[in-house]
Amino acid sequence: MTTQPLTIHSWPQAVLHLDADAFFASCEQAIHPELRGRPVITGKERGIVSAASYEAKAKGVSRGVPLWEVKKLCPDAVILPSDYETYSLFSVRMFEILRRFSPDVEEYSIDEAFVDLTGLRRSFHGSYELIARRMQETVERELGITVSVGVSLSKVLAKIGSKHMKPQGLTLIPGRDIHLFLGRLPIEKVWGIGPNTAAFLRKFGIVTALDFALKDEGFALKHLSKPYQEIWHELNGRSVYPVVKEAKSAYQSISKVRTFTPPSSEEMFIFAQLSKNLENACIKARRYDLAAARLVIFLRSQDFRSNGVELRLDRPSAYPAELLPSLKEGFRQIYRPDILYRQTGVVLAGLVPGSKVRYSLFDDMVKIEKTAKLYCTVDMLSEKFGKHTIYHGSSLPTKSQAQHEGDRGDAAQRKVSLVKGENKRQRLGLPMLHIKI
DNA sequence: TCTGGGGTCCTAGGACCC
DNA sequence: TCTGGGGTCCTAGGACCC
Repeated sequence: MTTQPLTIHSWPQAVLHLDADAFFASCEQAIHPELRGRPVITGKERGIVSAASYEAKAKGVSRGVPLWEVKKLCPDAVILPSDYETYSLFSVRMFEILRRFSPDVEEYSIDEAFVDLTGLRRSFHGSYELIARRMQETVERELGITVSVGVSLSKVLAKIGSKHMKPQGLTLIPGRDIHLFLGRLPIEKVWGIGPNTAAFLRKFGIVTALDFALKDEGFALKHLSKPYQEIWHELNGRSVYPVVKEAKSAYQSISKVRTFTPPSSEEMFIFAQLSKNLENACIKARRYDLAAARLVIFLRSQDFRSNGVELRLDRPSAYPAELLPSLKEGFRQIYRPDILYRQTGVVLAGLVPGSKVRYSLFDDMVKIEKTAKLYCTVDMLSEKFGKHTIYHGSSLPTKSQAQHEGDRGDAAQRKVSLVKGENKRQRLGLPMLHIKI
């Protein structure tokens, strides 16, 4: 395999990775002191564990475990819905604290950051360890959550450091000690190495991260593609991933998927799921003022084989009314009545700023403006009354025939109201609406 | 064990052009 | 029409991450 030569940056020489401990659960415990010391779990809205506090982890609860199993493992667990708004506020404040120490902070995810510490020892009159410890303590003191930190020569090594001891760990991996950490680390635990690559590397006798790091460059060039060559350099303490402090720019794509049980092959039901996916994706696109030039549709069958199509749109759009014909066309191409499906998905790709959409002479501007106004109203109503207040008629049959059995009479509206997010409206006694376009 | 949703980047191969 | 070389762009699919 041949690829272009890699650019080796001479720095950062000291990069820190910070990872909040059980972030969502910790935020809940920070806000609700009565939950401290108790097993706390978030993810109620999804039916699986999003985050588990260390008290819950001690009982064997981990990410992704279904909630019914949690009740068995840990009957006294406090199970909460995830409150992303609140966690985002904690996140913002955490990054703000880190930036007091260095301007070079990369917001890697809601609960992780990389910080370039190179050259800071002088201004802090101390070692990198001291700087890291002060960061850690400041976050804990001001936010009431604990974090684990790793410091080393590259991002990949810093990540290994922060994972080494959790919670509240602080691990330095200086160049002379790299082999000590890598020798005990299975190759698949390295950031960027998944099960597939691990299996491939094992064929060459590579079992630990150290086995991999010790391979010569010829091996890396001959057998590996760019991402894995980069990891190989990083493991050897040669930094190739810069700390990127710029805030992440706009989305490249927006996707919505939905998994359902039992699997179904009902045409109406499947299409309604897709229609709902499309509406949800469009809502998000409009919120960021983005329009899609390409639409990807896929259906996943029981054996998790998925087949999909990508359609190029005449003009970028984030309005379901304009995209629905394409959705139908794509659906027709991939739907097979003899297959049981368990998941539908829609991806809006080729995103461009909504303000930059060009219209051609042949576009019906009156209609376009009407559509824009309509969705403006839809978005306003959603803002006011909650998501899914208004939706397309095509999204209506989001319940399978099997589930319909036993229902009767005027149940159509109520059935739809059971779809996630709408039961709240029902409890509050708000009317259910839908519009057909 | 395959839990559920939302992302990114890379590569190979085909289409098309000179 | 074939021969041959070379470049770019696009797309499908793979792999991985949180």
